[in-house]
Amino acid sequence: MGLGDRQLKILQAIIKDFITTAEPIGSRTLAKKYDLGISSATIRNEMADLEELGYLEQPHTSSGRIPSDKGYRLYVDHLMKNGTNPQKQKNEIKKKFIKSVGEIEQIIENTAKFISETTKLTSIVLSPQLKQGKLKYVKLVSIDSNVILLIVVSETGIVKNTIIRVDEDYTFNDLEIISRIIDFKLKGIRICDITAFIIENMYEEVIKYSAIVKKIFPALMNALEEMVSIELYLEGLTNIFDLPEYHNIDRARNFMTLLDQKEYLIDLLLSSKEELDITIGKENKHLEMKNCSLITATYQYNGFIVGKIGVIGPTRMDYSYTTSVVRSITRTLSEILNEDKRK
Amino acid sequence: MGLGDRQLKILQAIIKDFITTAEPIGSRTLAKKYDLGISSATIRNEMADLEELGYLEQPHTSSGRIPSDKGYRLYVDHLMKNGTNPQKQKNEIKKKFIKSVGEIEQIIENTAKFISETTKLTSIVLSPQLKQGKLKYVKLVSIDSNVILLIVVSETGIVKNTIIRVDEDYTFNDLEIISRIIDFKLKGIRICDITAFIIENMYEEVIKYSAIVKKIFPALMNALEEMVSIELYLEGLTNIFDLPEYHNIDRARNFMTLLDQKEYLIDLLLSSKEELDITIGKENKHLEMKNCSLITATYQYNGFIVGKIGVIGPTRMDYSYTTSVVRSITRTLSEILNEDKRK
DNA sequence: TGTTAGCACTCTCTTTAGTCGAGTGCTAAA
DNA sequence: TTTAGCACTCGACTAAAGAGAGTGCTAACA
Repeated sequence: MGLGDRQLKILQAIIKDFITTAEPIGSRTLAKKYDLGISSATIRNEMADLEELGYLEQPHTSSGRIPSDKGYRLYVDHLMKNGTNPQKQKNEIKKKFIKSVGEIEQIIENTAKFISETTKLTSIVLSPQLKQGKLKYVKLVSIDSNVILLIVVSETGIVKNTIIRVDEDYTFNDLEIISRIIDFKLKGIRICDITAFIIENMYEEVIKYSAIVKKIFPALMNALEEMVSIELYLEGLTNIFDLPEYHNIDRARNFMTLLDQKEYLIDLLLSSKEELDITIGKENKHLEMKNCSLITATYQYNGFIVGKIGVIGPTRMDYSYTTSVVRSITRTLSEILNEDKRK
Repeated sequence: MGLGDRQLKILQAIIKDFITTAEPIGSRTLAKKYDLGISSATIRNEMADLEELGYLEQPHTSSGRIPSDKGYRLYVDHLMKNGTNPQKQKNEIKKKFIKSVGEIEQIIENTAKFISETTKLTSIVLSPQLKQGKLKYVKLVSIDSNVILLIVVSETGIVKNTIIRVDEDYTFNDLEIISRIIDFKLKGIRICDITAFIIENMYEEVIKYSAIVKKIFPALMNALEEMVSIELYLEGLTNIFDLPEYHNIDRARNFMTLLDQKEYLIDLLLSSKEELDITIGKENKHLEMKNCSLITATYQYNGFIVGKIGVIGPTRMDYSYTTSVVRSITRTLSEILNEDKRK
């Protein structure tokens, strides 16, 4: 490497300028705008060097320079000062959350909204992955003679219930016994470890009480499956219209169409295991993401790693500010979720 | 009125053409394309008359004509043949639905997806309004010494539950008694009729058993409130990018921003009580909707009127096809929801 | 009298050419 | 090593010209 001090300063100035203007910048304007103490000609020479080294790009001969992905990478890894995130904002974040009483879903949705509002970008939040969580409680409740309610509760406090309609006769006592057996057998097992095998095993044991288990077991499987399924909250999609890079219809369309694919987004967020990860432009695998950057972070729920937060924006995004927001939000979110637990 | 037969034919041809091409059409092309048996000059004269009567518009002198809102209205009310909706499609619809086992939310979401896919427009589906529904069942279940689960079930089979964390001591017996009293008092009452008054009344009666009711009652209120809240499913937003009228960024942005406002959409759909309602262009109250048309329909759940379906597209949409799709979907949806009940 | 052919005219859209301006690379002087 | 100067480049903008689709009006025709 060995970029000179002056080159770094120039690179930084270019990035800073491009982040706000989205326009290529030339040596003369750079010299005028930023007090670098050197003439435009010198800057010109340095710029040529920086381009040769791959930190800058030139959209066409005789236009200004813009930062390359490599340039952003250098900036993010070494040049960027960690954005100051005043206490003020943190309090505001909390307040915002506190509004949503109880429900985790609400908290997560609000988190996504808050991120997209403060960063003016598109945010994605993945609900906690409960695969690792243990089952806490299973219960069957008779609603009336042909409706049974199945309740499944995870250790982390997620509740799933299913209405089961049955034609078969059953007694309250049968139901209670079945309920207890299932609860006893599954309690404390990690949800991802509850295989069809375990359930089938139980089936044998329980079928003698009543034929309704034929309806109950599929419902149970279903409830467990839903329990570990990941919910995705996407907010601030329309924010991209404010960015000059999306004034082109096709770009906007591609972006939106891409973000419409839930599975893709889940995959995208889960592929990084880091606590905070920045993927810049072409570092992204997917073609449509080549001119986007993605910041992902991991939040904790109940001690073990679980949820994901992501922000998608143009490579030209304000990395310093955005990462500081993301970092602060994950911290606050983890705090709130664990507080909630302790209560 | 008194539009001649020939004028109606011309109007119909223009509308038909404009629906597919989105381009103003002139007398010559109209004469060539559609075998009307009259010359372009005659068409020209008739077009001038139709314009004077307000059924056509001319974007600029010396361009072709396009239908006006009034023209569409005439078309929708009198000219449009009810689109044939082959049995084939109906079966396909059903199949699509049947995939989603059980959960009403799933069925509704799939409905929205299906509509937007078949019409290539943006669809909105409102979940059933449960205000009119009666409460069927309330139960408190002890999960562990400081966690209680509150379950509320409506007659229509919607379940809401809330985890309540308590520090106060309580016995299983207390909990059971409280649970029974609440259930007894509220069972059979329409959810919208359960006022704070009723609940407070009950509070007095129940507080003697344990202090935990202080936590239970707010949770109950909350659960009831959530129960009657309307969910909204929006699908096919990105479809508008395929429409030439939204190749203009600002239009696309306005459209998306408008549809981002849940409250507005709910209001929009609920403001029509008809079984099937078509609102064309300027008939819409909201400025941003002046160049859109909206088709809304009502579906039934459990006998009484409850849910809403909507399709939003440009005034140039294929009314015949779209209404037939919407009509058929509402019918199928009502059927499925009631079948589900009977099971 | 309604219908049609013909024609001059209108207006948008596209293409072409010309100009402007921001920027570059290179050379030579400080 | 830095800087001033200069010729050159290339996209963006503007103006003019031409094409194409359409109109309204007039006059002829069945």
